[in-house]
Amino acid sequence: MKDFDLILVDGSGYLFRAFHALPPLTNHKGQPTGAIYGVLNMIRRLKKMHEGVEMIVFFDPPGPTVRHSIYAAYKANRGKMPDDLRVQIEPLHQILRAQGLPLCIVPEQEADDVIGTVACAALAKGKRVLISTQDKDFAQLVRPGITLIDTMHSKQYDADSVYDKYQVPPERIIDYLALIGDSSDNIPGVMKVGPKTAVKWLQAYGDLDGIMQHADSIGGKVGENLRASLSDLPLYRQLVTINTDLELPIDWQNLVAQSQSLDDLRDYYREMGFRSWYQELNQPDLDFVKSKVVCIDNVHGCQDLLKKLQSDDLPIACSLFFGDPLGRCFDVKGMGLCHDGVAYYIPLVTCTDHSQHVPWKVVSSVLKPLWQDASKTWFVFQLKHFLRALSWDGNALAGEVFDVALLHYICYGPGASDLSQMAMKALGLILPERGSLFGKGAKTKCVEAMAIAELLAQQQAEQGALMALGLHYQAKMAHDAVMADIYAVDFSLAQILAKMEDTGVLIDVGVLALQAKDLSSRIQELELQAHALAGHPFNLSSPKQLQTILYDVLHIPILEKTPTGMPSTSESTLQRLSENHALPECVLSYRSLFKLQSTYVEALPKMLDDDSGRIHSRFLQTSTSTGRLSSQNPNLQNIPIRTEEGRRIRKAFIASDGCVLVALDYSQVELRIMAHISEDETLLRAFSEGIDVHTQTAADIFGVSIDRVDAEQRRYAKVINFGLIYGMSAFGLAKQLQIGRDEASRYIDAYFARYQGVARYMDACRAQASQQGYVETLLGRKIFFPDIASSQASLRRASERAAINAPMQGTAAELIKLAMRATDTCLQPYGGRCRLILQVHDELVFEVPDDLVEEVLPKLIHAMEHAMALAVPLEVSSGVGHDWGSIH
DNA sequence: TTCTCGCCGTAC
DNA sequence: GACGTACGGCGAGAAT
Repeated sequence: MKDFDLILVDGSGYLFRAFHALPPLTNHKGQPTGAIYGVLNMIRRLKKMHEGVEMIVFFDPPGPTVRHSIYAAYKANRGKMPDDLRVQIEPLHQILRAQGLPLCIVPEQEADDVIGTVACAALAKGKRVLISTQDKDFAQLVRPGITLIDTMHSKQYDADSVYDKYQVPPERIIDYLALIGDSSDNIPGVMKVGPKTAVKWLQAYGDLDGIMQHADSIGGKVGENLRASLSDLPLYRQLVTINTDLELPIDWQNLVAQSQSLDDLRDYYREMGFRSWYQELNQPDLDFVKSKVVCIDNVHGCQDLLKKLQSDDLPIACSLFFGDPLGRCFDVKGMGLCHDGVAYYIPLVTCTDHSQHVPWKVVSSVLKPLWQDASKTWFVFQLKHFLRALSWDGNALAGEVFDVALLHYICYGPGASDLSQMAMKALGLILPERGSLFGKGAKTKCVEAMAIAELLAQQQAEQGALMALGLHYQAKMAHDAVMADIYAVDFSLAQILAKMEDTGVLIDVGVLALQAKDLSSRIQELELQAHALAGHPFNLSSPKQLQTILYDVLHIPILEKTPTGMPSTSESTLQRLSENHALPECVLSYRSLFKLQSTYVEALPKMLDDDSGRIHSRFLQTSTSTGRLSSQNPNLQNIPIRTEEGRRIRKAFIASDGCVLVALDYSQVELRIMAHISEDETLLRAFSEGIDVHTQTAADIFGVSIDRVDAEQRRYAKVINFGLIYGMSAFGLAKQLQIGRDEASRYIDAYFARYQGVARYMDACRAQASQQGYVETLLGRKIFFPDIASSQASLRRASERAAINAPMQGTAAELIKLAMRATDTCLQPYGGRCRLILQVHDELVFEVPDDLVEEVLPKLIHAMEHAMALAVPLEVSSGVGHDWGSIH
C-alpha cells in the first residue's frame, strides 16, 4: 500500500540549492552540469522511495511574477541569476520531459504558489500529497493529507515534526515567518526578532493578530521594533503566505507521467556526461546472434551458405567491407552476413594472412541465385556501394531491400558515419570498438593471429546490429507512410547514383595541362609583384602572414574580423582595402588563380581512373542536413563557372567519342518552391504568368512599373530574392549591396509589405522549428535544429535562418531526386547509351550519343518539368555541347 | 611525421 | 553576430 497518491516537487528550489551546495560539475564541452545532476539525482531517489506514485515537477516561470508587483523589493537581494545556473535550466527541463515527468510552469506565478494550489486541490479530491522541498515556508501547508519531505536530507515532516522543529504548529508558521522575516526573499520581518522571540510571542498571544493588538504592552527595543513594523506586518504576512487558491490555466489532473523518450534521454545523458545513467538505459540483448560467428573461407562453404539462406524466407543482413574507401575501384575485402540467429564472415582477397580466401567474383557468382530471388528481404548498409560491387558482374538485388544507413539518415539526419553510431542512436546498443588491435604500433605475429579472432568478434556484433537495425526500421516504416515515401525516393536514387558513379565523367587532361602552364606563370608573376609591394617575400597563401603585412607592417585599417577575432583577409575585405593600397588587389588576383590551380587544375588529373580516363566521384546520399547530395573525391558540384578563367576548367569535362554533353537545369527553383510553399499571391502570379521574378521584385520594392525597372534595380532585387531564401537580415543585405543599413531595411520592409505570404511563411518556419525542433520538406522529410532553443542567441538565430532555408533547399533536393528518377525511366529504352553523369543540385548532365540528342532532349526536359506538381510551372533550360564549358 | 583546426573560396 | 547547404586546399601548431 502506497503512503501517498501524488508527489509535488519544488524543482526550482532544488535547482538553486543543488547549484550552491554541490561542487561545480562540467561536461566535456565545459558546460556546467552539476545542478542538473543534483536535481535529477534527488528526483531519482524520490521515485525509488515512492515507486508508482504520480509526480509533478514545478518550476518558476522566466521573468517577474505577480509577487514582484505586490512587493517591489521581493527577492531583490538575489541579484542576477549566475550564468552557470541559468544555462542549466533548459537542459534540466528537457531531460525531465524526456523522462516522461510532467512539468508545471505557470506564467507569472511562483512555483510555491502553484504547488500550494495544486496540493490543496488534490487534497480536496481525497489525495494524500507529498511535497518535496527544502523550503521551510512549506511547513505552513502541512496538515492531515499534506506531508513535506526534504529529499536532500531524507527528512519527512507531518504536523508533529513541524512543531518539533519550529515550536509552532503548521497553522502558525505564516505568522512566525512574518515576524522573523526571510532574508532569501528580502522580507525583513521585525528587527531583532528571531525564532526564539517569535515563538515566545506566539505562545503568549496566540497569533500575529494577537501580538499586534498587544504591541503596546511589549517593552524594550524589540517592542519598539515591533511597533515600528506594525504597518508592514500584514504585507509580510501576505508575502510569506503560500497561495492555495490560484486560478490555474491548466488542469493539474492532466499532468500525468508520459512514457520516457529513450532516444532523447541517451542523447542528453551523453551530452551531459552522465555516464552511469547512460549505460543504465536499456541494453537490448544481441540475441539475433546466438552462436559463434561462422567463418567461410572456401567455395564449398559458400555453396552451403547459399543452401542455408535459400531454405527459408527469413531476412538476411549483409554488408560488404571495402579496402580503400576513397579508391576509384571497388576492392571488396570481406562480406558479413546474419541470418536466422547465425552470423557469417567471408574473408575475401588480401583480407588477412588467412591462407585460404575466396575472390569476390566467386562469392558473388555462387550467391547469384540469392541476389535474383525476389522473395528475399535484405538488410544492407550503404546500398549504393553494395550495388556497385554487385554490378561488377552485372548483378543486382531483386528482393526487398532496407538500407540501414539510408533509413537512419531519414530518421536522424546526417551525423552517424558507421553502424556502431547508428546502433547506439536508434537502439542504445554499444558495439565493441572496431579494430582496436589493428592500431599502429601493434604489428607482431601474435597480434596478427589475434586480429582474426577480433575481426570475427567484431563481425558477430556488427552483423547482429545490422539485423537488429534492419528489423527495427522495417517495423518502423510499416507504420509510417511518410517515411516509406521518402525511403522509396532515396532507395531508387541509390541505384541511379551507383550507375552514375560507375559511369564517371571523361576528362581532357590536355586542356588542364595547358591551363596549368598558363596559370603557373601568372601566379609566379603575381607572387613577385606582391613581394615587391610588401617589401619582402612572404607566403601569399598564408592568411596569417598576409594579416601581419597588411595590418602590422603597412598599417592598413582593420575593417573586418574573423569569427575568432583575428583581422580578416577575406575577399570582401581585401576588395574594400584595395582603395588604400595596391597589395590587396594583387593578393586577390593571386588567390583566385591559385585556387583554380590547386583545387581544380592540378587536383582533377590526380583523380583520374587510369583505365577509363574518367573521374568517378562519390555522390554522398546521407551527408547533408537538408537532403541534398554532396560530392567527394573530387567535389564535382563546385567546379567554377562564374569567371572566364574558371569556365576554362569546365572545358576539360568532355563527352566521349560520338557523344555530346546535355546539361539541363531548373531556373529559380528555390524561389518557385518558396512561392509554392508560402502560397504568396504575388510570387505565384509572377511565376504563373512567366514574368521575370527579379524584375517583378524590383518593381514591387522600388514602386515602379515592370517596364521601368533598370538593370541596377533588378540586380538589387536579385540579391534580395536570394538573401531571403537564406534568411538574410538588413545588415547582411547592406553589406552585400554596399549600401546603408537604413536603405537595406527599407527594401526589406517594402518586400515583406508586398509579399506578405512570404513573411507569414518565414514566421511559421521559425515558430515550427522552435516549437517542435524541426521543419519539414514537401515530401515530409524532417530537418532537425538542435540549437534552436540554445541559450546562446547567436546559435539560436543561426538555427532560425537555417530553418527558413531548409524547407526550400530540402524540397528542391527532393525535386531533383524525382527528376533523376523520371529521367532514368525515360532513358531506359536506350539501354545505357544515354547516361547521367553529374548532378549539381539544380542541374543534371547527361552524356548522349550525337544521333539521339534530338530525340532525347525534349523527353528529358519534359521529365524534369513534370517531376513534381507545384502551384507554379517548373522551367528547365538546356544546352548541348562537346564539353561542359561551352554549354552555359 | 601526422592530425586537427581555422581561414578562405568554389558551387548551388 | 549579422546568408543557407556543401567540399577541399593551405598554413600553423599540436599530437605523436
